[in-house]
Amino acid sequence: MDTSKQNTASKILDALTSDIIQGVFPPGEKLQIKTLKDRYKVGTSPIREALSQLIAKDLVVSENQKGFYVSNISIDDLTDIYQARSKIEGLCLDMAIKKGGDFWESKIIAASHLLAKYSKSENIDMDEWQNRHFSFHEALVSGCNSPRLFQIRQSLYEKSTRYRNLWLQENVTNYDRLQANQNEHVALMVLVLERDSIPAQKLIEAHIMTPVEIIKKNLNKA
Amino acid sequence: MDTSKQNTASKILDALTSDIIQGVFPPGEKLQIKTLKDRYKVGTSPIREALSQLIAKDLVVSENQKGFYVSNISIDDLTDIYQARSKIEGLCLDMAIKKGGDFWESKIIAASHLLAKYSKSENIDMDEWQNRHFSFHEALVSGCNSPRLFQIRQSLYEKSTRYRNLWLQENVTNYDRLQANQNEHVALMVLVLERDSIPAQKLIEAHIMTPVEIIKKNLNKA
DNA sequence: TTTTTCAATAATGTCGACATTATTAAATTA
DNA sequence: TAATTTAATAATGTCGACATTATTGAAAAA
Repeated sequence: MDTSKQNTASKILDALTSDIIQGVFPPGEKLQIKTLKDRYKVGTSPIREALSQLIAKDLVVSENQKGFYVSNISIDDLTDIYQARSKIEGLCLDMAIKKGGDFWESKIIAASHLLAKYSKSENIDMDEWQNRHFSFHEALVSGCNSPRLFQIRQSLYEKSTRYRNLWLQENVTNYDRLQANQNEHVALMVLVLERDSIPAQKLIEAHIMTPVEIIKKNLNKA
Repeated sequence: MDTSKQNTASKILDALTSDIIQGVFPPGEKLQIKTLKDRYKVGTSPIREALSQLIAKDLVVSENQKGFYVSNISIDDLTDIYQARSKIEGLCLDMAIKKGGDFWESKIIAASHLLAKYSKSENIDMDEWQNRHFSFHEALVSGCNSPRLFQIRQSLYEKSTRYRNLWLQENVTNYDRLQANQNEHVALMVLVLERDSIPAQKLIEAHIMTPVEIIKKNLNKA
């Protein structure tokens, strides 16, 4: 992202979003204006503007005269977000299968290749794997052609990030888990390219729900 | 809404949202900070905070150092929003049918009665009709039990408001249109109470898409 | 000791001033 | 005349001060 054209508030929004998602500010933590001003070396206005947008994105909550807090996470919220994500992803995939063309197909094949290769490699870097994983799933639904649904998908993906981080580590370090995961990706691609809409939709929904149990376990540990 | 506990920014957010939706500030209009300050008699910060949230809600767009504008409307956007709405509503309804209990059923029957009675009355007040219409549809999906999907539904409904206003007038003044509309509501209720999920989903999706053609026509006039 | 009151402290929320950037219009040049 | 540069004007974006409200902790009362 080229930040040079952004105003201060936008930069703060990006930084704060990242800091919340990465756990610098954990769920429930108070976000004191003064602390944030010191941390990011800016005045009041950009901080408050960024917080306003984070409220709209559900990453932050606020009460009048009582300040701002990082949104809490919970098993209920985890389940709800993932369920919504899985349904939306199913919708997008169904539309993509109905509308996608040659270019869409080729994107899927390319992305799948990149993910498959990396998943077989020796030392897997989590960030790189996540990038390729993300790109593959994005390719699948990229034919969907509905900006709004795509935006909803994107927004739910962001909201799920704090939970997903509790799963990623385990997924890329556990060999069996990764292989099972990878097998689903291949099966998914085959169904999609065959335009076999309903089974593809069923599979993507299940695929997205898979991490939920693992995350629940890790949530309870903490 | 009790506004006494709200801070200025929240009040401005409500006021601005309403003014945009009601067409006080039409699509594409520049929202000058000074104008808004004068109109609402407040300082810079609350205005900018409200605008920040409106950006996140897609009702306002902005470019750095060039100011804020009311989001444009277009036929493409109209189609996309209504398509997304119809799919999401279908999802919510499907979940409601699977999860809803006795209380949910009774809410539907009650809301349906209120809508049916009013739709037969002589002089129909548009706002009152809209209230009952809204409540009926809300009752249908109220069993869905997914806060996130509900929120997405709500947000899409808000985004569609500027378009919907181009349909409402015609729908409540044209007798045949209103009766056809009302017949769909009854059919919908029957399917839902019989837990006939797939046809109900099909019908709600079509029902929501109905206004699109009318709105397109009215959009072209303007 | 526990509860309540009230002052001191600290945080939020709002404002208007100011610096920065874009826009407009006039003046200069081709 | 048309295009370009430059000065003016006007708007945005940022900051720190100040007013308002909540929180804390000490003192007084039960």
